[in-house]
Amino acid sequence: MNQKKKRASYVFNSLYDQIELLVSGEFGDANPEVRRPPKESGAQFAVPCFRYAKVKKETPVMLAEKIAERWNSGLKAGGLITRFEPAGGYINVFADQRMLLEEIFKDINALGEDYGTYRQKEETIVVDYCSPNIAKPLTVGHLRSTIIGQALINILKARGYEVVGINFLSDWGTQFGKLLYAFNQWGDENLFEKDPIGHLVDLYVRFHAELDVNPSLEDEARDCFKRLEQGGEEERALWLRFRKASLADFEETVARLGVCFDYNWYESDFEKKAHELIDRLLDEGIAERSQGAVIITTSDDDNPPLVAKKSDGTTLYASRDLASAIERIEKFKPVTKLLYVVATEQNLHFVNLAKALERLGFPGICQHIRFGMVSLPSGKISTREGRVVYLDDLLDEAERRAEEIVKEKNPDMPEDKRAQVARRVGIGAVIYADLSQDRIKDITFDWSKMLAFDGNSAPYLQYAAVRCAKILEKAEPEEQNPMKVLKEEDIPATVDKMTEPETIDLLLHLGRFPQAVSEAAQRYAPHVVAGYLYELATLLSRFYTQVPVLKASDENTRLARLALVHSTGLVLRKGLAILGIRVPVEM
RNA sequence: GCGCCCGUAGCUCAGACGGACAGAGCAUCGGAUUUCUAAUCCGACGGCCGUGGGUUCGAGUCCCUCCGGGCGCGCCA
Repeated sequence: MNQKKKRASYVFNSLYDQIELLVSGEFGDANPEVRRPPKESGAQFAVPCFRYAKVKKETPVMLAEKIAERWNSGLKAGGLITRFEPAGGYINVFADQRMLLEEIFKDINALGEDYGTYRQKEETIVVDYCSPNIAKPLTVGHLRSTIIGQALINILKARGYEVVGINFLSDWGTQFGKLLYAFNQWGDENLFEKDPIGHLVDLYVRFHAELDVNPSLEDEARDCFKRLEQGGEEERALWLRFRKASLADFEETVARLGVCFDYNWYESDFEKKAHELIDRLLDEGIAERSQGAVIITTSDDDNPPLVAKKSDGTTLYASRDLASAIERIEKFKPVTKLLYVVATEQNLHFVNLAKALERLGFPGICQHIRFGMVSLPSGKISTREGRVVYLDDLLDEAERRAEEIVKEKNPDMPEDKRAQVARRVGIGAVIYADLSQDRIKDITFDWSKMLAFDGNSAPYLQYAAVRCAKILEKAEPEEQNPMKVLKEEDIPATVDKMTEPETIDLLLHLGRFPQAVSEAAQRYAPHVVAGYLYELATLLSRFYTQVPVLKASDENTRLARLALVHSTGLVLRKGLAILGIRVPVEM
């Protein structure tokens, strides 16, 4: 039933472990360096000897030669490792290619759709992502948190963690007083009914415009929020309507990205808990009074502390976030990490949050997964100043441009099918444009960059996957799932038929998928998966142009290649799914 | 002023934990289609890795200086 149990470890992982064990045994190095050698070497892994040479007072070249010779003499016949070869201070490790290829095939064959995933760990990671303010639509600014967060969730799940995704909505604070005031002044029920969020944005913009000529509106807004805080029924009813409409709007938009939150949590629900927490921390001496406010010191030097309570006695975002962190730890235990996928501009907040949690007895649990800012060519995004690109508009444009291209490339495709293809290609392009680069980089929003359809882009990967599917579709019915036809004992004969370099390179790369997943999880870096998939698609394209599948010279070769194509399609689809990108049936 | 981040080819980016000649895409130029979808493939062009020092057998990668850009800096979220 659970096929994962059948195999202990992926072949590249066990090869790596074998080498690591050998090196640590030889040099007593607890964390030995095992790396990927240059392609031309033909080796699978390499061990640099330089640092050991220094300790042993030998030249690296001599040491590598000596160790390689010793290791070679200790090799048993029939093992995965066939020889060690000294090369300028490195020891290159060669594996039995046949055996390696067979093992990769066996791994894929045994796990199918689960290939690349790992067994369940007893650890939970909580991921905070998207987390917008209510009463404003999602902009391209929220795009990054949402898709990076979702990709990380998928990656960590694949790596075996229990993962909980939380959308933490900001629905509390003085800004909502502004909105309450504005709605009472200028609100229009009909307009709100028709387009709730659009109307709220208009009111928000109008409030700030009026504020310029009438500064006393600030006080009006504060009063409105005070009444909300004190449980004023009218205010509360209106605020709940804003919130409900906002959530509906958000969920509709993120659904287009294939995102669905495990939980929607509201900041306002932590107002009371924050008060209780602060009282406790005051008792314990972790929090202290300062200039009328309550603070938690988070640094030895003069970095600002975490302000937990204002001098008027009310809580702030920081303390509500802290209370929510405690709640996450208790509700989902055993929690090993709280990840916050939030832009780098909030760095200070998370430094403080992490330090506060450390003082509360949770060192290292809070990790800010920060990413660079998105700005527009005209400057920083600002809803108030109308300098904004809404996420829905971006996705609409993505689909529109994709549809144009489908029409051009594939004019005979019926319209309903074309729309589906355009959706997947357009949205995929947007997601991939972001996830294919390191999160930390700032992005200046650019339509043509976001919506690249060739080169290193989602459509390139999708196209590769579609080609795989199409070949299989044209095969005989009994060949369509070659892995089903293929018994474990047939695998050696199948691998026998894989002789071209394009074929071997492709299969070898398939074997590295589990490592890509693992590295991406360890580094919280979706772009590692993206980079892996791009290379895979490149290898597939090369194979595709060089090696005929359906017209292979003999039946066994044909079946072997079909199995390879099937496996490649599987991994492409799986990897893209991890990034949150779907593959269309045709393109 | 203090703190955090970024700076690699004309443009957009990979090169995590120091290691074998710095790799892609786009753009430009040239080639490939009687063959499973050319949204493809092959080739060419293109780099004092911002600057100057330091550590090291070895630095795009680590430390310091400076330059350029972004962000933040007690009672906003």
